[in-house]
Amino acid sequence: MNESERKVMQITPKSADFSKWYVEIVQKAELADYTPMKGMMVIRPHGYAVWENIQKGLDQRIKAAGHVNAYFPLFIPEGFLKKEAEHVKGFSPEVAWVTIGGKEELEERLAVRPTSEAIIGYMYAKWIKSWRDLPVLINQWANIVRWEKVTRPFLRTTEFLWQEGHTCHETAEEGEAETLAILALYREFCESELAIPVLSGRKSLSEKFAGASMTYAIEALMSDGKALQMGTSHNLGQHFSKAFDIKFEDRGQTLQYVWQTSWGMTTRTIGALIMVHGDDSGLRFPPRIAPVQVVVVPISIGKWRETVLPTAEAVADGLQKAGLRAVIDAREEMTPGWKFSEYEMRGVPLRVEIGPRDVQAGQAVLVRRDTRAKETVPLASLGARVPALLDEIQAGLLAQARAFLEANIRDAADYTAFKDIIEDKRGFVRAPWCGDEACEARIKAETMATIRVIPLDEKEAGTSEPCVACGAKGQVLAYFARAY
RNA sequence: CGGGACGUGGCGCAGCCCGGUAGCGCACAUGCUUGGGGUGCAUGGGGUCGGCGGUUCGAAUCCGCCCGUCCCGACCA
Repeated sequence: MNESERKVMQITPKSADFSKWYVEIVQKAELADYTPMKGMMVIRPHGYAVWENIQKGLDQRIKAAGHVNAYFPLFIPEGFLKKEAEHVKGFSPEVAWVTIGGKEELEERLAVRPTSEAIIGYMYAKWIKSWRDLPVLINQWANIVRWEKVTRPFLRTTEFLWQEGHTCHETAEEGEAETLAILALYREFCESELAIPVLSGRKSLSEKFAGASMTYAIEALMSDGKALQMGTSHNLGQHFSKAFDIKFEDRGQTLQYVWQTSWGMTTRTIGALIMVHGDDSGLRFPPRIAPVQVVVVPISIGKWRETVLPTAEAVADGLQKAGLRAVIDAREEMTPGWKFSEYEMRGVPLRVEIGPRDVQAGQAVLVRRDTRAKETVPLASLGARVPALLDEIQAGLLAQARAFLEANIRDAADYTAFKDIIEDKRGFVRAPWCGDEACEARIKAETMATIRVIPLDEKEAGTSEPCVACGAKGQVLAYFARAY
């Protein structure tokens, strides 16, 4: 029996129907489930455990960069939201409103936060008086509500979870440095923890956050060839400090508006983990964020409870004591084969099989989720081999995703080539752009591709080649793609 | 919000065209059996057929409205 025949079919193959594959994996792996309310999902324990690991990794990095956590209210008075004109215009189509409290109609309706710049800006104005109060480096873990018309589990839901950082600085340069430092932090997090390589850069003005001077983003490529924004970092300039009157007395005793940034990553990254690493057998989680890193499956044959189970339990116990997230599945009622499929669906990176033959020989069989490669290891070596193998899996997933990303970045010399690539191959297209918004809009209308990022490095981004769409003198090389 | 498809035990579906009071597979429960890639057999529980209204002696089936889900587009993390 070869590898492909051995695979148990539980879900629609990726190649047959990617969207169907995605929603089936979400449900079969018990990451999330639908509720009776449109667009609102339950993040089930297995999915939430992934989020907790993402939180842990991000929170640690954000704090190491000098930030502290706080919590601001869920509701924002309408007047606050209206203070920054572009901001309210950008978000008004998707804000949910509270108009009644108990039985009383409210004098001023309250927005359920679509993001917290407004309420935080109001508070910052109270707290900041002097250059000695700066910088303010606050992060918040919160839920957000945006009344979306089209929803998909994790990728776009009415309510989602995220972290949002909100900082204030003395100078424009410090604000820009903070924005870029967070962008780099996000990139490092995605690559080292999620094993997802990303392109980073700035957004075009039409794609920037409502109320920002400049938006930077990291973009990943899903295995169906569509791009997904993994995180954004905004340089807010003085837009909000002017709207909310966040002033400080500078070192020269002059009153100045602070320079602000905001930045966020969301539960959407769980969707990326599914779409970047998943295969036809289910999830493939990178060990660093996998809720369960190792599953020990005793092979139940004959008197296995006496002959096999004690060894299997000792192995699981040893792995746990070594600090690994290891479980044993000693359920009587399931066959080993059933369990193999189950843990593959759930993305467990490494399986340890222990049967009577193994106990006799003092060994165990290790099976990688990413490659399905098997190896036999002496029990005495497990303590060293298992962590090493998890590192290999983590690196292997990243390498595989990076190879896919790089193979799907293509240059387009002219518009015909551009359209062909977007239509037939998808992925990212790197092409010269004149910088004109009308040109960008035309490309979007005709190809459904948008500018995902413009590289930061001037050498990489700068070009004098003609714009791929209009033929005018190009200003930058931009990465285009169809996106989620 | 526009175009399309679909809502029948937990899941996947048949039944609808041609009205007569609901069936199959998986899952679930119990027992035996089996166990190195979703064992096999037996028995059993579970459904106001998405909702509301209409036609009819009688509606899962015909008609109308509403709701939801998925896909393809316009807006977004």
